[in-house]
Amino acid sequence: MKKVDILKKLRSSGLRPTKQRVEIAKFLFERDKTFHFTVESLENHLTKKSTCKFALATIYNTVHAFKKAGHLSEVDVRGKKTYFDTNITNHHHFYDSETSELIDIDESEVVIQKIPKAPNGKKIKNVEVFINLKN
Amino acid sequence: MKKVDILKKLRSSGLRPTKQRVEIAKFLFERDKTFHFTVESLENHLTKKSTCKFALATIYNTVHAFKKAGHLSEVDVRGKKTYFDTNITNHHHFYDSETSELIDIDESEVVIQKIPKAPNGKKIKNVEVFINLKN
DNA sequence: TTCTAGTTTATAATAATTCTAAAGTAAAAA
DNA sequence: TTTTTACTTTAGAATTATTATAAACTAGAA
Repeated sequence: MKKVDILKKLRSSGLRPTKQRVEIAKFLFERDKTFHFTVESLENHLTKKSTCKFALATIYNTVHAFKKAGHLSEVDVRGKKTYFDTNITNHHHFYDSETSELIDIDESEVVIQKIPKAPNGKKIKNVEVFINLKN
Repeated sequence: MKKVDILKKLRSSGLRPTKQRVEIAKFLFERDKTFHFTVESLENHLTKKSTCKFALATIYNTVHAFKKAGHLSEVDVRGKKTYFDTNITNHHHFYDSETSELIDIDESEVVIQKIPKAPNGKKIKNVEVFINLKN
């Protein structure tokens, strides 16, 4: 298991280390593979694993603070729920709309040869490639 | 102005040509440039331009029928509202998160040199490139 | 015409998310 | 260590986009 400084993650997100926040941070960041989740799925995992209670609002607040601090990213998927990703490097995604499953694609796996210029007065922030899957 | 067979669009979507549906179809399809919209923005435009009333549910139903029939596409943008696009060809998008504005990119403007294989038992349906903009 | 199946509409229901205000807690100050 | 203060958690209410419902309406077939 990857060793992570949980307190540092919390402090750098402007969060005091409370019981709930430490558990959320451990669950999200003490893992080797990247993790895709919605607030709902995260809540399910937390209530199974943990002894303490989590109000939904607490999970929302904590996840957003992590995102704001750059410890989580949000994935562009259409649909009602918001998807988060513990992989904060530039990368791409497979998306299986039948199972709503997201799979990371490392940046090096995709090479783009040609891309249009940004429109008037704008710059390119980043390029995301979405590969939609079917059976 | 592009000449479009509105009745054909409606019939092929399984919709009878009512007053409301004809107005919606004309507004969406009798134009030269592609149009990006949410149900809310479409409603605003319709109520300004038209004399007759539109219940939100009617707009939702009509837009979804057009989408199902392939006359509209839905754009993958995160956010609460669903974005639709009158451009139904395979294409890509600039997205300006500051203004929530979408701009079409023709498929020929993007060339991808390398792409990973689809995971086990899945096939690639399509590839969408999203170019996020900043100032 | 008359009839029937499909439509519109206002309103209620749902679902994800955000807000609120009271009770609880971490950490600084005394 | 106690007190104090500012931040947190929580349950539940509010909000927002969307979908469902059911009664009144209408296009088009008979």
